[in-house]
Amino acid sequence: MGQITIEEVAKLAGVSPATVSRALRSPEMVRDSTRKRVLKIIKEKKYVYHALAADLSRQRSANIGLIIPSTIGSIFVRTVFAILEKAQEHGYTVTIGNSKYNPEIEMSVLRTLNERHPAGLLLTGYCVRKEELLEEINRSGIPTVIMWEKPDDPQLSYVGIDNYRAAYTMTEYLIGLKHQRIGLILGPYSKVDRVHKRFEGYRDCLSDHGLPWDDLLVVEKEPTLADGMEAMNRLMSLANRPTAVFAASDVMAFGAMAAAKEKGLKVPADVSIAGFDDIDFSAYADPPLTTIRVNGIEIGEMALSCLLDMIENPSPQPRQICLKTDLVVRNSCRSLE
Amino acid sequence: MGQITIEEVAKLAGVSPATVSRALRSPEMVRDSTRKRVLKIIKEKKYVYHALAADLSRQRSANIGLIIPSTIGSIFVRTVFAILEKAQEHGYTVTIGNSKYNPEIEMSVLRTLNERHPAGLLLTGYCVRKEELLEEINRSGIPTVIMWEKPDDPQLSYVGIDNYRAAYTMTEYLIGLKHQRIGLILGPYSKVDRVHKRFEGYRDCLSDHGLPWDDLLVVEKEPTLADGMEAMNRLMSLANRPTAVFAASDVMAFGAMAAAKEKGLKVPADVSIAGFDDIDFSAYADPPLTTIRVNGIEIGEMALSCLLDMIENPSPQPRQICLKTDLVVRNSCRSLE
DNA sequence: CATAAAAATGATGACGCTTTCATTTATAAT
DNA sequence: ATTATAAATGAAAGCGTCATCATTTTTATG
Repeated sequence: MGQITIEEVAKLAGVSPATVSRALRSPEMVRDSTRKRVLKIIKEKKYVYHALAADLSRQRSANIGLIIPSTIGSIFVRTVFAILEKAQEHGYTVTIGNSKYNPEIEMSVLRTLNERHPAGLLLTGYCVRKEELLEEINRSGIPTVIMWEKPDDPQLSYVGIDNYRAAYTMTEYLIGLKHQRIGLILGPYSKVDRVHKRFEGYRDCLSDHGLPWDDLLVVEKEPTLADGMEAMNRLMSLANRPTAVFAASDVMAFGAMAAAKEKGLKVPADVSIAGFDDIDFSAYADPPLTTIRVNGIEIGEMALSCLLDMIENPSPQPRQICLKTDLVVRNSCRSLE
Repeated sequence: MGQITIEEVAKLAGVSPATVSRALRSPEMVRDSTRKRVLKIIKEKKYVYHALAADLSRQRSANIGLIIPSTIGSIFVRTVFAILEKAQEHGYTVTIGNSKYNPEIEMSVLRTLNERHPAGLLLTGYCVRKEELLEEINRSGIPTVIMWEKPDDPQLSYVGIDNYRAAYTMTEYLIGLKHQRIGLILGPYSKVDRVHKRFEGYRDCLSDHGLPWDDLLVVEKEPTLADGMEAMNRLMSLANRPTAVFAASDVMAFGAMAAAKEKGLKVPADVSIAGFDDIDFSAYADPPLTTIRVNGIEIGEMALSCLLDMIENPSPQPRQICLKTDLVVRNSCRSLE
């Protein structure tokens, strides 16, 4: 309860507040003897530094704001935790907001974070009302990095993956296995750019290989296990059911697997299933899931160091990093030959 | 970049800074016409409120600090996200620190969070150097709630589960299925109270039922899938191998399952496996996992509302809530009869 | 030992907002 | 119209720290 301030410490140590501040922030500016005296008082009186006041005074902040679009599916967990870890190492604190894939909320969360004047901002993808969001970002002048996505705007810094290419690759792999009817299960792609790119990759790949388009093969659901099951059920009850299903997230793929099993279908004997993300369980699933590996940890780490760099070395030109994704072939897809 | 302050807004609106502040924080105190005028300027000039300055001035904060012990295993994800969500609803912002199960780090993270003078503190369990930690907490006078654990100290507020009882229940269930040799796989129980309680529940239950003690049946590893596999391999290569294995976290249980399968053992025909947590995948695993259901979301939500209550209605007596856990019987354990 | 230069410390005014208290303006009552 | 009362606004002093500039003390140099 005893909220001692720097001033009282100064009084007790027989120095000025300025000296106490220096003893704390730039020890080399203060004589050893006095510094020791000050630190002793600080310890004795259990003085607690007031970082907020300091931030206000020196017009900077040791906090960075992070916005994630969702807490379900939790694909971003690894990224979030990687950021947390690295930020902590660098003496930064992280404040998290959840936009729930909702433009309104996204704006309001961004607002709230901005009001705390963070040193930098990390956004996971970005949403439909791009212009507005970007204006807010630009106006604030706060260094910002977009993650998990390669935004169209060339002015933005980002650390992302090529969702389009990855989805294209997976689709092409399935086609290579001679599948002709390939189902697609995805999250809210009409709202989320990142997912929409995956959709486009799938669509273009089919068309490039001369396969016919069928709306019924694409099912949009929430990115949860349960919804993955539902989506799969829908696909499997089609008159002309697909021989392979590409789920644009591993979690949904597991749902699809569960649904298939429930229907008595063997994977991959009766139907092939592919995922996207390569979460921990994928390698241990039954059967092990063929998927696209996305290194969420790396995204987080890169994004953070990128951001720190921008904070410390301001420069107008954006940092842009596109991480590679890998097709990980396991045993959930079989060749039709 | 244009960091307009309240003062400039005031000038432009032809009022005093105080009025601008009121127009923002207590609109009812200001005439409609002037409020509109002020808000118009604010919008025009893209003024951004400076929450830090406000917090400093009014000696409070709309930020709460959250410490989690680990990012691996990610059992706490649901709790963290639940907190995030609810906090956001109530206009609070959340800053997260990771103690990595390390007392030194825990102290330093707590320090850092404290220096930002949060409105309240949420700790996930608490660590070995309890006294020191508690002293820091008490001294700061910041409302604090411990989560996931029922601390020994009766002065502490907490929202937890009875880890001891839950583990006891599961062990008893296995014994009820006539298992005599029951392996135990757990995380770092020597370091983490929460896990240690589970260990004690297991141990006491065995002893209460007159079963002999065997050190070799207890394997301590990191709470990861890979380590779960390793632990299982160790148990399965025992001369006198257990007929059932209780993994004190679902993630490790999945590792155990994977290891069993790799060895050609069928679950539960050849060996029974039980988990703890009931994470999303557990119900969909093959076979569906028998486990202890812990409602991580509820823990988070309760802890937060408990904390908010403490923030708004300070009172010396601690709030203590012990949530119930359920034994969820699925198909990963069989009776030996 | 005197003097110049360097190092350490102090005084003071921000930083952007809130809040109390005083003052002015609007409303109600006579 | 004149008070009395209430509502709206303004002036100014913090909140706890940092940074600039001025001042004092120490060290180095001749």
